[in-house]
Amino acid sequence: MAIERRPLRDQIRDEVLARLRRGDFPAGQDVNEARLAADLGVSRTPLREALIALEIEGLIQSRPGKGFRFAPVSPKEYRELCPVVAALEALALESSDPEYLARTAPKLLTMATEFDVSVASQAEIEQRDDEWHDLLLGGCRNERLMDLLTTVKASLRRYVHVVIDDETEISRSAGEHKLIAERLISGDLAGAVEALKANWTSGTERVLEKLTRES
Amino acid sequence: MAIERRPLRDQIRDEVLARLRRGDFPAGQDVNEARLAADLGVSRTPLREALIALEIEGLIQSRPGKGFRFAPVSPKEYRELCPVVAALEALALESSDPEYLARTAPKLLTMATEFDVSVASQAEIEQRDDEWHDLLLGGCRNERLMDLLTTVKASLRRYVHVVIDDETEISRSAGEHKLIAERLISGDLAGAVEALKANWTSGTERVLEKLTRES
DNA sequence: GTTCAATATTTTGTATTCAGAATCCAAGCG
DNA sequence: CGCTTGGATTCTGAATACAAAATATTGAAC
Repeated sequence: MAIERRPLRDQIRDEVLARLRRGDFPAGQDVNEARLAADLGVSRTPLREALIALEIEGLIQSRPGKGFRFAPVSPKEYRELCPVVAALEALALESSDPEYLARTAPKLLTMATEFDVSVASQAEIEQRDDEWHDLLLGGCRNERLMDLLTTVKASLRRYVHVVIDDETEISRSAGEHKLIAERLISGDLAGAVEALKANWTSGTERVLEKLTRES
Repeated sequence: MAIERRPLRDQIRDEVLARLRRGDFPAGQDVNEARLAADLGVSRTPLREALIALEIEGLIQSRPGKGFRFAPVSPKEYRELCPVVAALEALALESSDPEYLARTAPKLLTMATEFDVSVASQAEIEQRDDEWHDLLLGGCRNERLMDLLTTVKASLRRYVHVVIDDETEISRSAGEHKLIAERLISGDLAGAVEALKANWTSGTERVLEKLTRES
């Protein structure tokens, strides 16, 4: 058995990320270090280390003297993040192993089609979409790029609840996924990259509209 | 007088970054927390916080039980970082305020020309190149994107000493800068973006050759 | 002189402590 | 009734303490 030893700060970071994804921490809420540390069963030291890591990744903010808080969401941030993710995913797709893409494209098409018909819970939809993109970019060997993508997408994820449960958005997204897969199957990498960019761009404005309407 | 209060961890981070840029810490070297903390006149706690921030940014690594070390350089990392910076700078340029670009392009051209003729020290060349790119992208209002660029470029900076003091590399770079500026002056944004990407791509392989030859 | 084991020293990872800043609360005053 | 002010309380930011792991050192056996 391979015994793994991970620093507490890393485990705490993962746990906070998981809770964040579950929506346990409302955006903008203050972090009470003592309480959260007690809740996690650790001392404040490794918790603060984890929070600092998350701050660099953009999920948490800190103001001098006032401690940490979960980063508030804003239309501005959403508008900034989308093109970044689009550019990074486009680059990842461009630099993917062609052989991997050829092998994987049919699967991607199948998933996109299934995605279209299945009506699922919010969490499930979110997970499906993530899986699809992960599979799409699984052939990219640029580790730094993939790490960057992971962290930037973590920031974006806080906005997806707005998109989801909108019937038309979902089927639009599924259609775009199909288009990407089809172009990959036909060997049109440049076209697939364009479609992927469009996938990230197309929803942006409509989501932004919703975001501002809600607040 | 506006009194500013910054957490120690931020000040420490800046200081370590500055020393890193000065080449005080050889790549791959272990960090002795106690010694460095004493050297900086702080305790280990905020130093570790700064190191963790730098770890997330990719400049420092940590292995469980063995502490931190300054990230080693590798051809692999360089090959990974270049296209990322290229894509991000391209996006930043694309999404810049057009009016800013029109206003700034002549200055960019002047700087590129001066850059060509002036023979300067390594530090000076490095600074000039940074200033040029900063000015080029000064019209981008996407804060998240610019922050990302700053951190990714910090990782890349550890490789520039390889490029520099090569006469032909410098004049090639200056020529590319001129091309970008000229296209901006003529209003050809798409062309400028292409040239900017090329600027990041063109040197990559030659630098990599040097990198591997050196080691 | 090498190799190995036993022990001493250093260093890390985490917990605890502490000073000072921020927040809260209630009494006093307009 | 609202506004201010003084003090109690909570919380953050940083220093210190401590246990366990890693590393260095010694010394004995071959």
